Amino acid sequence: MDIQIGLRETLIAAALRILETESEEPTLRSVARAAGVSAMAPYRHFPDKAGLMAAVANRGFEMLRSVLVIADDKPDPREAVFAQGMAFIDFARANPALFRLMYSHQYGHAGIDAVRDTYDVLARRIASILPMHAVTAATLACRSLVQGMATIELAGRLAPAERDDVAVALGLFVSGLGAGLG
Amino acid sequence: MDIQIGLRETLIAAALRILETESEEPTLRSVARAAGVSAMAPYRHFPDKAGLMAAVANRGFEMLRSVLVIADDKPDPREAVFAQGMAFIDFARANPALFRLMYSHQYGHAGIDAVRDTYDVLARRIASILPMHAVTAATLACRSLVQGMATIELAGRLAPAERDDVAVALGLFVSGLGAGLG
DNA sequence: CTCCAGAAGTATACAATGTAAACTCAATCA
DNA sequence: TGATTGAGTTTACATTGTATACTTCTGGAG
Repeated sequence: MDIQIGLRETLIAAALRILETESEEPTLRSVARAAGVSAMAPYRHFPDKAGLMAAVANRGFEMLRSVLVIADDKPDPREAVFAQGMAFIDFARANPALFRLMYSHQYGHAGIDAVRDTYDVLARRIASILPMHAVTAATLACRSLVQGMATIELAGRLAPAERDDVAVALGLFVSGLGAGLG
Repeated sequence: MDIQIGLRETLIAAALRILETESEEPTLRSVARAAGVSAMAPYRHFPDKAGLMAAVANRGFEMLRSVLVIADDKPDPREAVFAQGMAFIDFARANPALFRLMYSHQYGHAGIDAVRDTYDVLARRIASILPMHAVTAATLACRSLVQGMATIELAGRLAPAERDDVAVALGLFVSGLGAGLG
């Protein structure tokens, strides 16, 4: 008796595997093919293609969160924030297609739970540096900064010279954290 | 004798008009239909759909640049940087579909000229605040910050409470500009 | 055991999309 | 005049997401 995992999980895994190698969003049919089922089989487990993709994106946020948690393991808070930022960008570089899927507006209204968990790791760290009233804004700023650098780089809009500035820019931001309060 | 504008321009204008109303990327056929020509006519002026979309994105960057130039018209440099940042985000909010198109990775390797011009407006301002060696990184950081906030908001990943923090976060960043140097 | 209801998957069909190939037709120029 | 060429059309095709209708298997209720 084999270990049986449902088709639902198989489909998500197949989609993730395709996202690793292809740079475009997979077609529903290609995912079904990779899972060894017919083109209509996924509809037994997801309402439509967007439903499957939202589940995949959710999985992506869980992966991202675990990466951030590991990066966060530093004694110095600013160092931890910096490490989280770099880990975020490295994740985007390593999984460009998945990363784009995660922030595609088409799937924005599903799987919000995983997103919040993901950014809590950062918010908690920033709360240990800044006064309470500045935490949400600073967290948003940090999140946006790395998100923006990742988006710009993945869109091919970064000159080669600027590519090295990513870490510098993040360092600049982290150093400046808390400077503009009063 | 009427003023004759070529089909090329008509197609770009039609695509821009569709992008204003629809939230999805227009189909090539819908653009052709809006321009009153057959589905194959665009191929006389663009190598493929990506070619047309790249031209449209380029137009978007020109529009964005002119918005930034206007916002930049302030005596205080930091105020000007802040205004540019808000203008950037407002542009994304007002033209979500066009904005997404501009940063779609599929068209990343066309129209790089307009992109550079766009960010020169910001780089010049930052050069008036920071020492030379920090300008490129700080410009990248600022650009990324607003890009990230726009992307996150357009992806529907911003809680309503956080939406008001966008301006706060940008202000925080601008105030902190230059704090981490030494 | 029988039977059958529902779950899970398949086969087929269809409309929309990007694009290749072949055609039309007017303007240009030897 | 007559060939050429640029601009557009028509037709055709593979690929996609998905609706509809079919099959097949399984786990109880009688």
